[in-house]
Amino acid sequence: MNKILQTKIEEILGLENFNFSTPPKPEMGDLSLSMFVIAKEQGKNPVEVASAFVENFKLQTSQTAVKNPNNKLISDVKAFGSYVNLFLNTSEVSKLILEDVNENFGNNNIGQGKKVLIEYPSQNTHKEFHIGHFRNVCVGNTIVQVYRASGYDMVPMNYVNDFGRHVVKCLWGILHSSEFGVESSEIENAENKQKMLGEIYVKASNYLKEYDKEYNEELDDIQKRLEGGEEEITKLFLETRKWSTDGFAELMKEMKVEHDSIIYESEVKATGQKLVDELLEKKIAEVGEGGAIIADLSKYNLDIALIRKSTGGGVYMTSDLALSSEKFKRYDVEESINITGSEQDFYFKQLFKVLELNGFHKKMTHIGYGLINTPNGGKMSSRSGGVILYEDLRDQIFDYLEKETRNRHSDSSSTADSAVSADKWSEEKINSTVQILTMAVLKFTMQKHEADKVVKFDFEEAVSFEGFSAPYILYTVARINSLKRKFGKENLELLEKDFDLFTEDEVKNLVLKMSDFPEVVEKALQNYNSSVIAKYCFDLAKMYNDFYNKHSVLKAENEELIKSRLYLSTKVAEVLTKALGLLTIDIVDEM
RNA sequence: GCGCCUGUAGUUCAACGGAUAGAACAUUGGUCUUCGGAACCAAUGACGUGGGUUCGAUUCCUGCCAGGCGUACCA
Repeated sequence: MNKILQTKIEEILGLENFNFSTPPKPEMGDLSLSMFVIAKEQGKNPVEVASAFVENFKLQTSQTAVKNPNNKLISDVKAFGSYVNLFLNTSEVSKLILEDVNENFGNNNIGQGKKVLIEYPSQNTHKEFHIGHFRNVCVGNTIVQVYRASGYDMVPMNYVNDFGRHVVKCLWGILHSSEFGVESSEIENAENKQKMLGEIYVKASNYLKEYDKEYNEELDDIQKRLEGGEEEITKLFLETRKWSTDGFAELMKEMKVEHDSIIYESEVKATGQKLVDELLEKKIAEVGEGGAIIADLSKYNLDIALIRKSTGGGVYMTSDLALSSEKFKRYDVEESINITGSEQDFYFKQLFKVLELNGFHKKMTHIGYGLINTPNGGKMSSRSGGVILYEDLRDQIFDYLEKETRNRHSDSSSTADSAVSADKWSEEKINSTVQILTMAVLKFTMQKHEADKVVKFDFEEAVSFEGFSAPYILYTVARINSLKRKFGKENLELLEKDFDLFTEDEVKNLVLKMSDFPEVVEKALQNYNSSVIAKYCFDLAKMYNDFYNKHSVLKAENEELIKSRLYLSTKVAEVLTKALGLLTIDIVDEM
């Protein structure tokens, strides 16, 4: 709930830090106070406490009504069982909330003066970018925005893994591509080389799985030559790595990820190896089965962590050990947040434990988001294929939206009865609008569920735009913009409003919903959960549509009412725009 | 086997230990001489299972059943 509203009500009721909630049905009131805690403290029956509360309030207000003009805000107080429900005056509550809606609405200063690094999506080169990675980006993007809205200084960073068996397999795949049906000319001429690499990786992995042992030596050989810096293979590595990183850079821009920096695994690998030696000396690590270096964490119930291969090669933890301290050294932050799939939860517990044993006590947070399961099979794995590529999904949604948009904004006579289709759009306008809509659909789809939940991905549902979806919300904003255009832009700044004209329940619902926004932001912040914002946008849009459907804005009875309703509408659009912005979703003026 | 997570409507998801368990999709039936129908309204329909803690449990603890992920040389 909005702090201004809460303060005001507490002032009237003579309460402090009370927890307000919303009654289950509108006819039961606008806000409710539960009496369970008070009743327990006083050792009384909560139902009796509630009715006593109401009686006492009514007695007081009748005596002080003249002196206390604030009482206009609360029009009635009723007891419902163990609850005391407040009925608010629509005009008063509208004035209170709407005048508080500005560009800073919803912001807080929880993170004032704090600098936090956030690492995401940390994808691998030489692999494809699938919708799991995209979910990672969505989670990260929103955390950055929500943290910034809360006053934090954020440093988004990307850690790109350009080293390891996946690279070796991919390079092997390029050298042997004809064996599994990819001609080298196809690779050279590929329009999207980053995507092509991903395809080769998947095909090579599958092929290698069948002939596992046959090629193991060859893979080891490639790895050795690569680590030894042999010219030919290094050239291939550098060239293909650039394909990946160039492609990723474009994707990041499109998804609105703005990394302050990128650290490559190859940069921190050597330092990581030194740290392993240090851990050995300190007896935190030891030589395990087959000569690998391990840390025995079984007394912390964390099993055994592998920190270096028996071949002397590094594993993920080898480099992560170095990366962890590197983050704090380079950016002078007080916390580091890392976003990965939740299948790595256990690994990060191990990593943090090893760091702690080594005397590293910086605050590190790992956020695991749930896997995306495809409807026909289980986990998506980049190695086994069966993944939904981000680019494929994006292109399909784009095509669908483009068709839809052309349909609405062509000059064809078949749609001439629609008021909007008379307006023929340029190719450029169609393209830019569809571009924004596509990203909106993608990002909203990824964020309508809680981040840590495993989600079943349904392609049909992702491409359907009814109900709980981005187009529904963007459409609401577009309609409000349309009202503004029709009214005439020059008048908008000086919009007069008369809060006394706000009497309808639909207005009150809207305004009270708007007042929830700051709380929603805080909730998203606390739980790293963007779905509460997505849901909030939908609820607010739905309430506006309800209002819009019942009460005409531009055809209202008189000029004052038109202006007041238009003012209300613009405020709704402002809050929606701001909330969508936290999800890094842009709005469109028309669609 | 052990660790972590998850079982809510036909489906996909919600619900600080509190009121009549909410949405969306699907299905069925309505609204409209449309301030943009990518809209609005309504009906149908659910807490995996057995205990326990509590004034009160979908929520906390626990047994069982079912699923997912992880469990030293993949990341």
